[in-house]
Amino acid sequence: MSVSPPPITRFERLQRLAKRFPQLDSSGLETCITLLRLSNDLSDAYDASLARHGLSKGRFTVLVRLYSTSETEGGRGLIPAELAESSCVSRATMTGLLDTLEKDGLISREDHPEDRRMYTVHLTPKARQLLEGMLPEHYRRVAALMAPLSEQERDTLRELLAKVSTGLPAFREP
Amino acid sequence: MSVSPPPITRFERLQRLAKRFPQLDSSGLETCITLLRLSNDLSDAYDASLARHGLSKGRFTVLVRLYSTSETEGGRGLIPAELAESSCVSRATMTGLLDTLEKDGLISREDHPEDRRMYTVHLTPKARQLLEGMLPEHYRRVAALMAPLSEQERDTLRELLAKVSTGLPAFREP
DNA sequence: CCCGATTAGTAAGGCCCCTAACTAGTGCAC
DNA sequence: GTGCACTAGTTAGGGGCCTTACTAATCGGG
Repeated sequence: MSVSPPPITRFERLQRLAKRFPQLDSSGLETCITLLRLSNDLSDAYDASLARHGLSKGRFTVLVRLYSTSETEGGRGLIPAELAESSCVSRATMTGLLDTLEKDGLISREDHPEDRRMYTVHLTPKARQLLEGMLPEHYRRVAALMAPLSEQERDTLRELLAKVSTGLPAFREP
Repeated sequence: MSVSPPPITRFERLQRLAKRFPQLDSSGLETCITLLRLSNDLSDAYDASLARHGLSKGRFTVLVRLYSTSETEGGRGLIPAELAESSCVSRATMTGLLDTLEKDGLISREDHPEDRRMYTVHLTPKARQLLEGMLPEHYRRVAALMAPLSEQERDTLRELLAKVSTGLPAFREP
């Protein structure tokens, strides 16, 4: 068995690729990869945390949206299209989310008074209880996640993320 | 039909929720949501871009890893476990990725000379051609995505993302 | 030696979300 | 008023990745 050569890091492989592909912007790619990896890790951690309460990101987002709306606008009830938009999922996906939330007794669908194509979605007391039980812990987790950043750093981070967002259309181009 | 009340923004709902849940750190949550949303958008855009070449993030990551390794370390071939780790997917998922990549003629599996439990994975000429055809455009896209950020801002962004990463263990805690 | 612990890869089944195609209700132009 | 474009929601089917439970090969201590 021969002695192993020194391990080659991801960064070194990237540098060598950059020699072959002049279009490669190494600091940009490095930043992009960092962002995608953290996204993935954070997303997984988020899912795992919600899964303890039988929720997914989509299900949770819907419930919190309904909860915060009912708190601030007196249970006016939302329609699936509004929920889909504010949860960033397709309307078809929202149908599925609402189906399972209803089956689990967390939401109810009620006829829309004015337009028979739609209905309004409402939290059940069971859902309210679930949220009030879990949100304190959830918010504590998020606070712990962000604890390493000062207020100023958070502002900067949001700013920089917003700048990356402005690059998205160019990324998507033809 | 009554006049609609002024629309309530996500930020306002957040503020009111914060009154009810003292654990809620609004700048932290706001930052976290911003991050999760951008993650989602970027991830979708990335997937859409790769899909034009018949690839997913996982498939692409595997191919690029193999490509850059063969460039720098003379086609030594990688084992599935290494690929799973460097692609951040489970070994089971890697089996699936390799199955379809092999079916599409992009990789080959070859017996491992020393350990019959494993095999080594190699790019086919077809895969090499695919990558060399698509990478220039791909790298151009990534460069365009990151163009709005100066070198210094990229450094700062990576730093701040790294800080968020350090908060992940605390997020996951019991 | 050889038998248990470990490690590699795989199979089965599930969840989440997607797109595309469909159904039903609305409302406006004529 | 009727027809047609539009809108809301649903259905069907698919892709990606996961976890859990498995099989096969290797290694190492008695």
